[in-house]
Parts: sequence; C-alpha cells; structure tokens
Amino acid sequence: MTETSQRAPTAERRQRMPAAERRELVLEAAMTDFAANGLAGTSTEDVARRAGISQPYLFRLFPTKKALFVELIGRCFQRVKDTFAAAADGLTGEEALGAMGDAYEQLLEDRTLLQLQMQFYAACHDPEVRDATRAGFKGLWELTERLTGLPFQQVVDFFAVGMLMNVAAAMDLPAVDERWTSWCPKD
Amino acid sequence: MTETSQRAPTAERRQRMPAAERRELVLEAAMTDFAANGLAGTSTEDVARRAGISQPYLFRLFPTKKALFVELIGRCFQRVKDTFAAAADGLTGEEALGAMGDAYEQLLEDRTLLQLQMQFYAACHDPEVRDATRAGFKGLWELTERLTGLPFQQVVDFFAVGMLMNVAAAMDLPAVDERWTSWCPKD
DNA sequence: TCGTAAAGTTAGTGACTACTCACTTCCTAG
DNA sequence: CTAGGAAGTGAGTAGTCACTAACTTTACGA
Repeated sequence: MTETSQRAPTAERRQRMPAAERRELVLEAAMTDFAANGLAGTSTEDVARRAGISQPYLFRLFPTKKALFVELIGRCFQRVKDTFAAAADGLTGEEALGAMGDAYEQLLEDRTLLQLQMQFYAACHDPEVRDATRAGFKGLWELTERLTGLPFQQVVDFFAVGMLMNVAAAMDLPAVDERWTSWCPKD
Repeated sequence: MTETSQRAPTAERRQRMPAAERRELVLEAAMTDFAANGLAGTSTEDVARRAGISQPYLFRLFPTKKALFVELIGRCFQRVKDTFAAAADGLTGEEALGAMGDAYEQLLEDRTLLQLQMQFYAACHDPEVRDATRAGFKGLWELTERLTGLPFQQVVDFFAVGMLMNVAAAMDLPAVDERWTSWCPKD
C-alpha cells in the first residue's frame, strides 16, 4: 500500500459521537420500527439501518434486542408521565384530568407512541416485558391519581378512554371517515 | 422389500379426517399460539405441532401464515358478536348493555381471546390485517348499537371499558393483587 | 507527537423459518 | 378388486436473524 490514499469513495464521512449519545439515537430509531412491527417483527438490522450504524455495533450499545425493547418501555411510559405532569401543572380534580386528556389527544397526532404501547401489551407473554409494562402502567396510574385526587371510578374511566384511543390509533381509525368512527379525534 | 411389514413402531396411528374438519383444529391451535406470541412471533412449526399435523400440511390447508392469521381475525370477532347477541337476547337499552358487559367479563376467564385481539391491533401495520381488524371491530360496534339502541356516548364508554379489559388481560393484571388493580375483575 | 482507549466496521456462524416438491398411505366409489 | 383422489409426510431450500470475533479508525490527553 504505497499509494497516498485508499479512502472510501463515498461522499459523507461517518460522524462519531459518544456512545451515550448514540444510544439515544438508537432508542429513537427503535421506537419507530418497534411501534410498527413489534418486538418479534423488527430485526436488529432494521433498527441499526435507521439509526445509521452497523448492526453489530448495536450489540455493543445494548446486550440483546429484548433489552433495547424493555428500555423503550420505561422511556415510553416516562414520556407520557411527563406529558401528564406538564398538562396538569397547577391544576387539580376534573380540571387536571381534562387537561391530561387533551394532552393525550395531542400525543395522538404522532401515532408512534400509542402504537408502541400496543406492542408492549402484545409482547407481555414474555416475563421481562410484562414486568416492565406493568411497572410503567402502574406508575402512570398512580401519577394520575396523585395529580387529580379524584375518586377511583373517574380514574378508571379516564384510562378506559385512553385505551380506546390506543386501539383506534393502532387501526388508524382517524383515517376512516364513517359515522361509527365519529367519536375518534380526527386531525 | 419382501418383508411382510415395515410399519412405523410408534404406538398411536394418526387419525385421518376431512380437510375441512382438520382446518378447524388448526384454527383452534393457532389461536393459542398467536394469542401468546403474535403473528411474527409464532412459527408455522409451532402451530402445526399443536394441531398434531406436519408443518408442510399446514400449507395445504392455508396458503400462507398470514392468511391463517387473517382468518382468525374474522372468527375471533364473530365469536364475540355471538356472545353479545346471546347475552342481549330479548333485552334492550341499558339492560342489554349490562348483560353484554357481564358476558364479556366471562370471556375474560379464558384470556386467550382477549390477548388474541391485542395481537390483531398490534399487527395492524399490515394492510390486510388492518382491513380485517377494522371490519371485525366495525361489525361489533354496529351490532352493539343495534342491540342496545343506546345513544352514541354510552356505546363509546362501553367499548372504552372493554379495551381496558383487553389491556388488563394482556398484562395479566388479575394476578396482581394491589390496590390500584382493584377495578380489575379477579377470578 | 504519539499512545491509548473508545467508536465503529467487516465478515462471519449456527439456528431458524416460510414455503415447496415429491412421495406415500388410505378410504371409497364403481 | 381396483382405480383414483384425498389426506398426510420426509426431505429439502433459499433466505433471514440474533449475536460474535477480530479487526480498523479516530479523537484526545499528556
């Protein structure tokens, strides 16, 4: 190799960054793929390509595919909790609940987060996934009770409507313009 | 091969039956596997083994794995519709809705059907799955409206609670004995 | 300037998977 | 009794997948 240069002819050089930062990018990319195709339906190749890294490097950032998925469960529920906390700031009772409901509807504008939730529930046959999902759901439930201070039944109804939104998002019912879907928030 | 007999030494002979009948057994077996592991997470080998047939024969009964899954979607929603129709027989209004709610809770005793529903919603990224799931959900919705004759908002609330049940079944919340799960029907 | 550690890749590997082909077994109608 | 069709299987096949080993590249502190 006495030639002066043998560098790759591709125009763009790969941008380096600290592993912690790259992890965040991978988690973001994984959200998209897992939301659409679930744990079993998504390949690590898919995620790596979207994140812009090689597939083996993904395994230096996360020990297994499932570990990546499980970490997303915590992140996802945390994001909803942050949204609720911000929406209910300074409010209590039904005012707080109303504000949280509106905030959840806004989350629906990007269906990724809700579809991802469905994937969590669907993958709950796996014990690790189930434990993480239960923990996230429990945290969300208790935050809601704490922020609103409302009686049990009203919290139940709130979550019931939320789950209906999730299912609607999964089926993309907002795109179905028929009478029976008129309860579903359109954009 | 001049010997008198070369038959397999296994004790049990395989029971033959008409293909239509075998299809039903396969659909039943597929329910169990798909409910637990979803479309992508279930192999045709799994289903065939549970149904007691060879894996290649499964492809004589169903053209593709997805076709089997999609056929299950219709069956599953039809079963819920039958349950609702039977429960609401002779009733109208809130009486009918109450009876249907009780009937749905009884369905929850075997969580398979509800978990399977979650797998349908989760797999809705696929257009064929989504169309079949939408159609099944729509049929269920319109049947409920027709049987009860109740105003829109009450039907919405009924389905919202139903979806909460589905999620609870997925996470197996009835097995979690904590205060915040007390809304969840235990056995 | 240079050693080093972190960032990142290429090239696998064995296990699995949806689906096919060619074949055998068995029931039954004539 | 026998021909034919339906029920059912063994042995593949091409491709995919999660994960590993071993290597190269680059930023940066002393």
